Amino acid sequence: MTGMGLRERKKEKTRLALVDAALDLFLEHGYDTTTIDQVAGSADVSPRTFFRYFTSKDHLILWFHDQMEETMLEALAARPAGEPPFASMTHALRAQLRTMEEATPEDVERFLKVRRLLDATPHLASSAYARAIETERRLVETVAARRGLDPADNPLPHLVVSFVMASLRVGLTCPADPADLPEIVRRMEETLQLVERSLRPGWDS
Amino acid sequence: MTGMGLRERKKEKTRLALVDAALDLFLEHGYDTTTIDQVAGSADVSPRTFFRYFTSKDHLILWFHDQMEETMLEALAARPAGEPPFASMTHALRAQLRTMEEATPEDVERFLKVRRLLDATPHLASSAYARAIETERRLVETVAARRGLDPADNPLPHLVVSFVMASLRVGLTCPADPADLPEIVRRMEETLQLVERSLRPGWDS
DNA sequence: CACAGTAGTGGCAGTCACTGCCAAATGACA
DNA sequence: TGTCATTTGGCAGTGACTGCCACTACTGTG
Repeated sequence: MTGMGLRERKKEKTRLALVDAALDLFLEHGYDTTTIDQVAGSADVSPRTFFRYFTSKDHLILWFHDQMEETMLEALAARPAGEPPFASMTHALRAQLRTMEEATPEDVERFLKVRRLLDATPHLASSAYARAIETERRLVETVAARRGLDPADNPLPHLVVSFVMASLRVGLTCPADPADLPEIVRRMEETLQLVERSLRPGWDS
Repeated sequence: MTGMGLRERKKEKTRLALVDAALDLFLEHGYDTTTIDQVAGSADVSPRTFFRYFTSKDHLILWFHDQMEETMLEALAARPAGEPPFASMTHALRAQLRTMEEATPEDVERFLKVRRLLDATPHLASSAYARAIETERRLVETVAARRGLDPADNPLPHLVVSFVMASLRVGLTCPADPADLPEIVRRMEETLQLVERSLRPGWDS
């Protein structure tokens, strides 16, 4: 937060104010019945400004997915070129798990609020999943490119990504009422290990 | 179509008129720039009536997913109780593949139009994926119930469904420019077999 | 410290998806 | 044919989202 100019610090502050205001309002009064005007009002900006920070009401909730996508794509790119694709993907997911473990208390709280909100709002959960699939699509592109494969003709990169991301998806919804974030991360790690055990060695070649 | 009363036949006709009008308009002028008013006008009904047939603009495109979900859930329920869950799920998917092979030429044409539309409209593809995930959720419930497991605590049903549905997802997007529907079905079957080969025997127990 | 230049903000008017409500029309059935 | 249930159309309203323009506030330079 320090090191940037005043302008950028202000922007970041407004972004967080919007997110926090929205999360609290959504959780208290429901997502559908809360209007953008109320969120903007509660964060002391005009409704018009809201849409300069988030492309839609949904997008406000999906910033977590934006960050996750970035982390995993970077982690994937950093893996050695010759590594089998499934191993690279598991490393990418574990990089995300580590990022979650290292998150600030504020971000952890926001994450848990988002999770509660997704549980309470089916339409939002749909959006979140759709966003996750978009991430998978980009991961498939990257995995395929690393092996010089054409994802439009070869199902393998799709399966590699799908298998690994299944553990993330499970972990995101499966412990019905998680005590805390470490519990969620632990569940994801467990599921990932189950996936690894379930596959034949060398299946991804 | 025969055997129902005039009223129901008329309703079915209107439904198809709306779907066909919408698909053609969307493909020609783009999904976003086509309004409900235009679709309704082209199908000779009032805009208000449109929303008595479809809950949203998106839903118009997702009737295929509704039918698919029904087919797979029924097929799953019809499997013998003691069968290992992964085997049951592969049978459920293959039931859907057979249904697709037996579709009428009109429905095949609609399906291919939907596919082209999804390719051209990222936002619609997202909706379709979200809808597919909803189907997966119901499949997970069913798979878990058949084994007396609690899906909120056990990742296995999630993985079973996820692994099988991966082949469907791949087949739905993967052959970049499929000649026809049999080509798509064939690709799904191939991918499903690849999934089956990739897993250790007895992993799902 | 003043002075452009640029980026962020607010307000306004407009489009469009979607809904509730009531009145008119139309198939169903005795 | 007359009555009932269902479907339809029109209308007014809400709320998400956008383009536009003027205004304000930070930024880097002399």
